[in-house]
Amino acid sequence: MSMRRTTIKDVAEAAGVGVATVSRVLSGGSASPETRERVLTVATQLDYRPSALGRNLRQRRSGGIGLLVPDVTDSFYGRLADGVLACARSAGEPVILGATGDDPEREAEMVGMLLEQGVGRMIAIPSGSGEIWEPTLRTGLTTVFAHRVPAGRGDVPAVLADDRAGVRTAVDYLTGLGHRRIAYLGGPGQEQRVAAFREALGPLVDEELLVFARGSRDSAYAAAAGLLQRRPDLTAVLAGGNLLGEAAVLAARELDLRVPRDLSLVMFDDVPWAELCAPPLTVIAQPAQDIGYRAAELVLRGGGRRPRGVLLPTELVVRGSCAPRGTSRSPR
Amino acid sequence: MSMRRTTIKDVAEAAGVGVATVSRVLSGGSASPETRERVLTVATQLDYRPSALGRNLRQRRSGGIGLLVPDVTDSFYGRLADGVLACARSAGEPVILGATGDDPEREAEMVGMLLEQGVGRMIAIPSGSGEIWEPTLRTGLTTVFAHRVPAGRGDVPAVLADDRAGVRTAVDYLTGLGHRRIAYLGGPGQEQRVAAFREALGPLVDEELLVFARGSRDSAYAAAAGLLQRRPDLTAVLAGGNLLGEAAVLAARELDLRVPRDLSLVMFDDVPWAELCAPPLTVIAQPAQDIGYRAAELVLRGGGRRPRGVLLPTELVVRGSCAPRGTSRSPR
DNA sequence: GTGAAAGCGCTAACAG
DNA sequence: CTGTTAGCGCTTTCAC
Repeated sequence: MSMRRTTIKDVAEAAGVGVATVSRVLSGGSASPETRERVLTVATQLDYRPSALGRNLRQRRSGGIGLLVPDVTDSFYGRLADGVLACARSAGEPVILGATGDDPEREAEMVGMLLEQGVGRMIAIPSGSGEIWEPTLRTGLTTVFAHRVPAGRGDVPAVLADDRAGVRTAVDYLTGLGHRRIAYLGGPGQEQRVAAFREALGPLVDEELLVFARGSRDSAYAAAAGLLQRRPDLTAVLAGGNLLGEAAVLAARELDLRVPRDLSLVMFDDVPWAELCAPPLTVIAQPAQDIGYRAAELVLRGGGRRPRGVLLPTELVVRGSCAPRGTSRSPR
Repeated sequence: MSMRRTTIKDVAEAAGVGVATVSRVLSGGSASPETRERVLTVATQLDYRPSALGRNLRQRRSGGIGLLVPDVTDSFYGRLADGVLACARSAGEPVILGATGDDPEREAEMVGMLLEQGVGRMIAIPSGSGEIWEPTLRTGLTTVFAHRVPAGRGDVPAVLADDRAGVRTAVDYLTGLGHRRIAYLGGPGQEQRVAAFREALGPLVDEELLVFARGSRDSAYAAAAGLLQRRPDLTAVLAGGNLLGEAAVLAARELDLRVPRDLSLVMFDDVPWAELCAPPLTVIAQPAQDIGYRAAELVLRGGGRRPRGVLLPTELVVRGSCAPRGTSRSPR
């Protein structure tokens, strides 16, 4: 049957050297040019592939990168993951993927799994709050947060989009269009953005117009529909993610609200379908892929100083889902 | 500093038993109720987590599941991956994700990486053809294909959507609407579907109306635009995936073709935005998530017989992107 | 510059 | 039922 895999020992014997030498040569250590040559040749001939299993055990950690995202189904996280994969690939590191569903418990479970696997580095879009992460962060699991940081932990390495600027830009755009009653339709873990929203809107904020969904599509739709029904006086919505935006469009349509005539809509995250939508959606584009790539770079570089992370720019892409506030939406 | 991790030896000593006993207890082997109790208690107290590193090396394989998809950014593969993750999670197995970009070379590279990691099971959406997979399939890497099989290998374990029925249904629908010049806009590795398309269309097939893009959005758009420009006489398009569908909508719009008045469109794969599109897209829904879940089940069950795989149903979801063939589209 | 040897943490014989 | 022991494949002192 399947013949035993070629090990470092086989190579050593075939090359007439000790295993240590083979190891050294293969990991770029010192060796006489002549020996190196011979080892390399033999290794090639034998089609030797060093086993990560042995190395991992010896070094008590598996080189791989853990990646924890709320939902791989969400285009934003898909693109982010793609960025991580791209960087990991160029570093030859495997990526272990886990979906947390934005649930701190599942998140903890996945972290446990990574630890068990001996994974030494992790990129996470955190759902749990700061305290929950406290223990993990001192486990020796080098962590870089992406897209957001655990509530109440501003001092951790992270790669973020400039939400604050993004929100401000969107709000300015909307208020510039004459809107006053602007709602924020948010998802889990968007404290930062809400804060920015409050700040940008100043005295105009209406607490009742700040609504939050959990991670799912259903939840997003429910939140959107509830908001729109409850407050027929609002004229604009800022949706904090593509799922929320989708929900808003659907809910508006269901309630016979015309976008943008009756309701202006700005969505966080630019997705391909934003352009195909009727009307095309005005969005705040985020460099999802870059976020992932940069996070991977950071976590691979390891604890190399740099406690503070990276802030990536967002961009308002104006399409057709916003209009000047009109008198159109009759209060019932 | 960071204290040494708790090992099985620590537990053994603390419980006053041998390491083997601890190992047995933890993996459900035989042990006196009393001993078992004691070991479990101690293990809990010490917060012992068995290291996958040790186990993997010993068993010469890491339990994890490798998952190779063309593009994590594509909603279809995102959902498929989600299914795999769900199943893997319930089995407590880690999933190592790789993006192949539908490139046989990258695919081979990723397989190599998995092998190096000692991964014993893999789920793949293959891009390379049968011969390329030949060596891999006898490496002891238990493989289940998902969504499609390598060209020229019908005898491998796989979980597929019933493309044939899906295509037939769509074609029947379109021909029933009066369409005769129907194009197929395909992606990589869609031999099966094209065959079904030919079969369903019978004498109506026009080889010039079978066009293929590579995996990327750009490529899809180019193919779609090229097709539409080159053959203004076609009245319907079947797009073999959501990227292709998106491209078709965009290209049609660019050429001022109105869907469905000038052009009927059916897209493989139901995505949330299909409903938001103007007009809403008629699609052939595929159970992406299920495909992933079932594939994971299969690969976890291992070589447990069942060389042939699973065929999952598709469903035609009629929305608004198809109309009876009219006289509308003037031949320029 | 190179080899011998000692494990990393775990499981699977093999004895008791 | 349970303890002892021998490695899994690799890296890393430590002598030579």
